Amino acid sequence: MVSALKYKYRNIGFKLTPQRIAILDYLEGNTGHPSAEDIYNAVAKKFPTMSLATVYTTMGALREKGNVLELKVDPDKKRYDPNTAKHNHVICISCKRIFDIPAAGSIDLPDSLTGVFSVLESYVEVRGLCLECQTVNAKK
Amino acid sequence: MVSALKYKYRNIGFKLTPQRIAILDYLEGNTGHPSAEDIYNAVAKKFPTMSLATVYTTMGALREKGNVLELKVDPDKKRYDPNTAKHNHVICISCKRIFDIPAAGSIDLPDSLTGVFSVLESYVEVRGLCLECQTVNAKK
DNA sequence: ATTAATGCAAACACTTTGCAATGGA
DNA sequence: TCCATTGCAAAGTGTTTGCATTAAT
Repeated sequence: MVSALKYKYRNIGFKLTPQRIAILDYLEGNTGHPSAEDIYNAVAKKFPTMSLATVYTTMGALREKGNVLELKVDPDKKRYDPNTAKHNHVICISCKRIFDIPAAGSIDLPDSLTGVFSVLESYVEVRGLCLECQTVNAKK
Repeated sequence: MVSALKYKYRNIGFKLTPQRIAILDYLEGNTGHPSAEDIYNAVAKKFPTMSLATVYTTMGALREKGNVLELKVDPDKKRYDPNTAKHNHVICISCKRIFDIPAAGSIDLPDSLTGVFSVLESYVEVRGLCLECQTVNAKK
């Protein structure tokens, strides 16, 4: 991790421990939408004593600071996304991989809600089959 | 429950017990997106011995037959929707209520995925504040 | 020196499962 | 009668919390 980044985190009151730096390094540019366990497995290589609880509390702290997103795309477990820019997801229902897509335009509310419901954010999820899984399924 | 409906369920191999009929009656036209516990609480009034396990297995069976949708809108618990027609959801982040909205039109995929990813379904979720919660917040 | 993070274990919430008893078809 | 459903309790997941120890600032 570059020192400018360290500076930034210390400035927002986020204490940088070696474990946290390892987590942040793992997350940097990671587009795989890892679960807590994914993160744990990756970081535990460097820190055999690392615990899942630390991953959870660290990710919770990062989310509070607005540095990661907690995705609920996967109903079974949380997934984290270091890309906090507005974007949406495409999910392959076969291999479960999640791909990023740019944010969609505005969503039209039905008349009954227009001007009544104040929209803060909208989220689009597309489900289908990725190229690899289409190929595999075709062979069957 | 009307007998035509009973006929339909028996025909698809769904054995109708009194508990199941009570669940189906509770679900009929229900737009509140109830959780398993909501359903349990409602039906337990008639059946004091009713168990949550029965609700879960029944809902699982109904989902398999395509008679309810399992929503993952709420990251903490499953919610069920007897409205299996294509539609989307508006969620109030304050009171957590979920409102139905008609399905949106097609979603544009980025060029990199067009013709590569085969879209099966898309889902839109809008988050914001409902009228009541806007009013309450304004008073504070 | 302060104060917060670590990491273990225990607690938690939601959901699923094993199984004997029950009751639809 | 036959086989699925019930409902209890126990097990299973993923996540959170209490707390003494450790370490960052």
